[in-house]
Amino acid sequence: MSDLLERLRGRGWRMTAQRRVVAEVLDGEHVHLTADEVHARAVAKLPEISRATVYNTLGELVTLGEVLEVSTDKRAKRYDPNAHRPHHHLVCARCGSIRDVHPTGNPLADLPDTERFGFTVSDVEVTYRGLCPDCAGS
Amino acid sequence: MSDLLERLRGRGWRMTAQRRVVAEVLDGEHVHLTADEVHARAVAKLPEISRATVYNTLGELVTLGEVLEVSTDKRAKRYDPNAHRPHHHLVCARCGSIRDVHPTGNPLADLPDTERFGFTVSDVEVTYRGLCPDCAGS
DNA sequence: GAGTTGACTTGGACTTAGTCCAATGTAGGA
DNA sequence: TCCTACATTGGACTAAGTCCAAGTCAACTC
Repeated sequence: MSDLLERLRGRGWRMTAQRRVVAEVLDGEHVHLTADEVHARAVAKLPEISRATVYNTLGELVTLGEVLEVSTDKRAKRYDPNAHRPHHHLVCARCGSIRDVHPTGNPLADLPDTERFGFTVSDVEVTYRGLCPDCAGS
Repeated sequence: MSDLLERLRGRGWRMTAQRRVVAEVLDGEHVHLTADEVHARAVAKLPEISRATVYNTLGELVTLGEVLEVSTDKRAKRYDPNAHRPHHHLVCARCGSIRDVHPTGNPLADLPDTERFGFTVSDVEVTYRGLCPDCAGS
């Protein structure tokens, strides 16, 4: 965690209590939280923190490349603190829970030039969908 | 187009002017419209159609598997009438435009059992991102 | 063709997720 | 310690979508 804070300080971030709290929340258990969940956990540590600040801070972290935005469905965006290891996502279609996964293969190489339509393709995102053990069981 | 209408009638759909218009809009040029764009085009053909009906109808078409929902970003969902040929998407990071693409390879096979965490994986969605020729040029 | 009825449509209120902004506060350099 | 540019606040606002009670009408029956 202090890694993250150090990197941020190094990038000229002014270190406020609010930003520290948001960084701590993300750096805790590695789950994929929505902005509102981040806010809820931040409030537990710093009751007066506002929603706007959480949104601002998350946006900045995304811009800095420290956190990834994941929008696997129409519901709220989720934030993935695991920005430094490339990975993809496995999403439960029922409950929306997310796991990071590391498939073999390179989907970027699987897109022939004829299928690129003049686009400059820079990134690929693979989302596997299915049912998590809990939802499949019930 | 009458294909689509036929299929829907065969499934017990009551055929109303509104549903016909929505089906026609989707079946026209093959682009990926947002619900509001569908509504706008539907209004051009049938001025009194309501937003709620467009949403209802789109939802039903998705449930029936006639249309795919694509949510490539946090913005509005888009609807893809090309539900009968499996394909993936290439999205412009700047303007949000979408192309259907057909990569080689099978990403489902690329997810080893050890990376499935007990999930029943049924589907995979690949989204390529980049800049379209228009946005890259400017 | 008329009657019936349950499925469909309507529009407006509501919700959820997120953005914006003017006023206020404060981290960190001088 | 002071200063100020950067950060935070909260409340209003927006966009996308859902919900619902009341009204309408497609299609079946006769």
